[in-house]
Amino acid sequence: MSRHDDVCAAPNSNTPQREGMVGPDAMTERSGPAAIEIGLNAAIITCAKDNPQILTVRQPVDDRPLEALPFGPFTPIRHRTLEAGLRTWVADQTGLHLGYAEQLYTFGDRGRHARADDNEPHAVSIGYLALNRFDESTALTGGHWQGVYAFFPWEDWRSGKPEIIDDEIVPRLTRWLADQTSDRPDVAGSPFSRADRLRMCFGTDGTQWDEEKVLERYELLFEAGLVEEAAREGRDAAAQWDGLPQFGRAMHLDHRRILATALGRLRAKIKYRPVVFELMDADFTLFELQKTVEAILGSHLHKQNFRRLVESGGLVEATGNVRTHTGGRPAKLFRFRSEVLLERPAPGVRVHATLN
Amino acid sequence: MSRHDDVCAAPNSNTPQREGMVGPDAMTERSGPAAIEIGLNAAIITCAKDNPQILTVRQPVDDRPLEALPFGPFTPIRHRTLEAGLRTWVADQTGLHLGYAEQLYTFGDRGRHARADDNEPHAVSIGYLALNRFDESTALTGGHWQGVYAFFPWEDWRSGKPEIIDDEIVPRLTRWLADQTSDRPDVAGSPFSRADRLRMCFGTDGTQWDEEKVLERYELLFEAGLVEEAAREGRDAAAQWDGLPQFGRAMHLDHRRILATALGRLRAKIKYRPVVFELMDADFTLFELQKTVEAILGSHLHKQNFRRLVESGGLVEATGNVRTHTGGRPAKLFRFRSEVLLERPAPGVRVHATLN
DNA sequence: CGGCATATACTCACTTTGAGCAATAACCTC
DNA sequence: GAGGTTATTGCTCAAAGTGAGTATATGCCG
Repeated sequence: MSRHDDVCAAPNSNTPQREGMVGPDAMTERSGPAAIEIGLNAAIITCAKDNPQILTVRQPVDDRPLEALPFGPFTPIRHRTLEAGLRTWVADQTGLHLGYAEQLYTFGDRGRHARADDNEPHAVSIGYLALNRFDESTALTGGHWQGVYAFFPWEDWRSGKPEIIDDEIVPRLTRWLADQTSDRPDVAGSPFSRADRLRMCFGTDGTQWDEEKVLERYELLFEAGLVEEAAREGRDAAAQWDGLPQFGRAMHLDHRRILATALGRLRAKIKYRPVVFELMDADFTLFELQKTVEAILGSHLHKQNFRRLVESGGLVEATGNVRTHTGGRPAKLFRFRSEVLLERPAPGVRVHATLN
Repeated sequence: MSRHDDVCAAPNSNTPQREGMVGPDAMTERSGPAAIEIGLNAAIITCAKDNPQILTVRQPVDDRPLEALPFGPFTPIRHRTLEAGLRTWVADQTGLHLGYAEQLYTFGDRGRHARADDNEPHAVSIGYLALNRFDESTALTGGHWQGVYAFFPWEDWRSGKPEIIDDEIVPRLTRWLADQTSDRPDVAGSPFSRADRLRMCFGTDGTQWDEEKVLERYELLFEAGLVEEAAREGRDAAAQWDGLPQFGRAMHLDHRRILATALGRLRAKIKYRPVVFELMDADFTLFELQKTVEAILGSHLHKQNFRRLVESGGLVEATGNVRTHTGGRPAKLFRFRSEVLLERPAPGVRVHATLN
């Protein structure tokens, strides 16, 4: 837990409502007619060479298939814990057995803008981030690996700044913020105006790009009606872009938001916890490790410094073997030194992006 | 999420259970006889001079009052969002209007060790961290401010290493880990043995103290049966300490665990996000700011370097006024520069503890 | 007015970063 | 099989950041 944690707060809610019942005794009261259902959602990320991938299942919605994260309801009778329930659903739907998994966030405001159909149970969804090493030999019984950046084309800077940002996103967001009638923030409690958020999210106006703000960027696009999910939920802002293309591939329900949370968290955590190694084989070269980190961060790193950081930080140890056919001089193979976890408080790949 | 975010993962669950129903279609099935209830819990932290405090309500349990966090069930009909529900409950129970609030974690395994009373709804609790400036003029209509370190006496190192660690905690944990029959970790999926966890948590064996591992320490004590809550849940390990005192004041249900999560997250976040200012008045001296940070971190900081960090980091700006009667030379008053949020990706009080 | 206590300014050695240069060693191609 | 390609590996260097100490300023109190 050293630096960065939550890192990914959801937008604040607005004014509290009037509340009839008072005191903790209400805790024992059964919930009303609209029952609560807890959905467990897994953003399972892997990395094949330098392609970060997300495991999706196809979900038919109005006769049109839509990508979804593996998910299912939490059933206390069957699932001993939340995470056990998640693992069960993932195994059933995809045949994959999860390794590392961590809880991300509990989203309760899904359907905030949907029609108030009180017959359906109110859904609260808990998002998880899971990491799996890419293994072509393990056959999936369901689901497909999809490139993460197909859902967030503006997040991959490895071939330079994505053109979509300056060509499409910034112009449309600029138009959107000009439409704002007042200077006040959209969300009560948030100290930021639309203009400030544009600067922070997309690094306009000299502000630098922060690769960890994946969720903030997605939510900004959502509020501006620039992603398909916003139109689906009937956001007003979506109407003005009628006919123009939306940004990135859409997903079922709020799953793309969960994926954004997952990517943001992973990008943050990779710098202070040795989580990359969950994506690597037991033995790897330093270049393979670097390529994986770069794939997650979406930017390039300075090779020699990366090497120094990882080696002097005690994160890896040489196995004694080498890998040939790398295209050049053979590379020493390394393995993760799990002892670092005991030695240092925040052992991660503390890296800073460069622009080459 | 720059550094540290989740920071506070709950222990992994064990083996998944067999699952009858397959596929996301089950999502539409209503949950079974034991309904799910979502509890919203607020760890509201403030800081009075150099005393970090937590707002508690008294909860009668078996004719004995027990400290509890303000809490209540999430009722979708009444509460538009999870956070709105939380704010309503807190206002109703204590009269306090929350400022900053962020979600911490969703705990689903409460009652894992309790008797399997399937008539009660299964409770899932969502913990929140809230920060409020200390204001003696605002009267509470319920609840009391309690010193945070009464619940975690081992976490306050400002007067040196707490004696309870070497005198009580480490000896008993050492005895507990000797009782372990195998070398394997207690929890499947966790790579740490009991001995490793003792080292990591309490800095024995030359490992250094990590002030952010508040939750990990509490959970270790819980598993070893050294906190009252463990005995209450009927943990086996608790039996062996019969008659010996338990560590720290107990709380209702899993509320102390939520408080541990809150303190750990706050300690992490204070270093990379300007959250301290949520605890300060509009104007403050740098020494007051330092005292507050120290109170949260539970350790002392180097005064001159703290000053340099905070000023050169652009976190504050002088108001032009001074505060006299500080006991010495008058101190310049400062205010928070909220513009930093736009300028730098991770503006926090990046501090390192010293030992003076 | 002198001593005290705190605030504030400045110095300095040491470590950590960001970035580049150079040499090495296999493989590939002609 | 010689030379080019590509990636690994070792090294240097300046700039910035960090930990810790010293000196001066300024109000309060007796």
